[in-house]
Amino acid sequence: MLDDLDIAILKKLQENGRTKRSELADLIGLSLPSLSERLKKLEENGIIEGYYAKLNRHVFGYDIMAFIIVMMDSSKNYEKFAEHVKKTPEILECYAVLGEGSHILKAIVKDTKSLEQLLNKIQSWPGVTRTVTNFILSTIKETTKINL
Amino acid sequence: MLDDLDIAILKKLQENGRTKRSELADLIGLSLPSLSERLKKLEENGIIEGYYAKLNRHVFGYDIMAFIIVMMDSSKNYEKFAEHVKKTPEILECYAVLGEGSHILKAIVKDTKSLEQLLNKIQSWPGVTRTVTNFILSTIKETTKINL
DNA sequence: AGCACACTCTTATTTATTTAGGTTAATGTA
DNA sequence: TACATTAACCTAAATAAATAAGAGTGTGCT
Repeated sequence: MLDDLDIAILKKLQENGRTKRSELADLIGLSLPSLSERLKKLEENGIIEGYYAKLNRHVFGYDIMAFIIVMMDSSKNYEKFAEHVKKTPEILECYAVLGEGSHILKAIVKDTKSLEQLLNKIQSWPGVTRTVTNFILSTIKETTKINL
Repeated sequence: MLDDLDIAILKKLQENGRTKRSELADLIGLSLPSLSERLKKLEENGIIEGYYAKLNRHVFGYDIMAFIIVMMDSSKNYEKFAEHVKKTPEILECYAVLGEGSHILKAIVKDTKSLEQLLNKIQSWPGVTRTVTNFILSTIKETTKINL
């Protein structure tokens, strides 16, 4: 379904999501209309889920990042939990993980006080019995790039 | 340094990184050249770190995502470890975390065999004493959007 | 063979972006 | 106060990019 040209398009867009169609067309050696048609299909078929600007969180004061491991007492509260998570902007990611029936959250906050407030808030959500926080000291690698 | 118009630009680009300049100009009520000038500065000052297409990993067979917690025996090997991490495409993220002198990795692989191979590889890196893997069952939230 | 489909192309048109040059308002300084 | 400087912004013209329209080519199927 995806040929080498599609892969080349995707590789480029993983590196620069604002690459111009004219440049992509040059890159893969097709005319602009043909490239445009392919790109449209990649978008429509959900192969490309979206395009996002990545901002420097530190500029906005979000200097603290942490992984928060959440233990829940039962799966009955999962839906409410998910709603709470989605409404909380400090939580960037949330995954249900295997083992201990728990979840892992990635969150960013501006200061330790906000972190404390966030932890207290999570603790108050139905079914949450315990949280363990892993404070991030430094980032060695941070990408969303899939190996194509 | 950043006014309301800049924030509006950034909000929009966090949602759609390919938003046209003409649309951004309309949105904030400035002329196209003025918008362009602002955008250029946001990029040059590193406030916008880049633009990325987000791909659907499942299309490419990367159905498994896991957090791998790595224990290291000393900080002497951190640099070599970081190099290994950067060279390994399955590892999307790697953070040094507080407590236990360890690291947290986020990785995607195509199947359990690849996961096993990846874990064996990480175990072989200098200084690594132990790993604990958290297998992700489902994704509740996954964004990079900063609350502006 | 004859048809349908998928993919590509060129050309014309429309839309988007950049460049050039000028206006205004705020700030600092002789 | 008067004058330069700077940082915004604007309009209009020129350039570049994207889309639309129409046609050609090759493959597989009946």
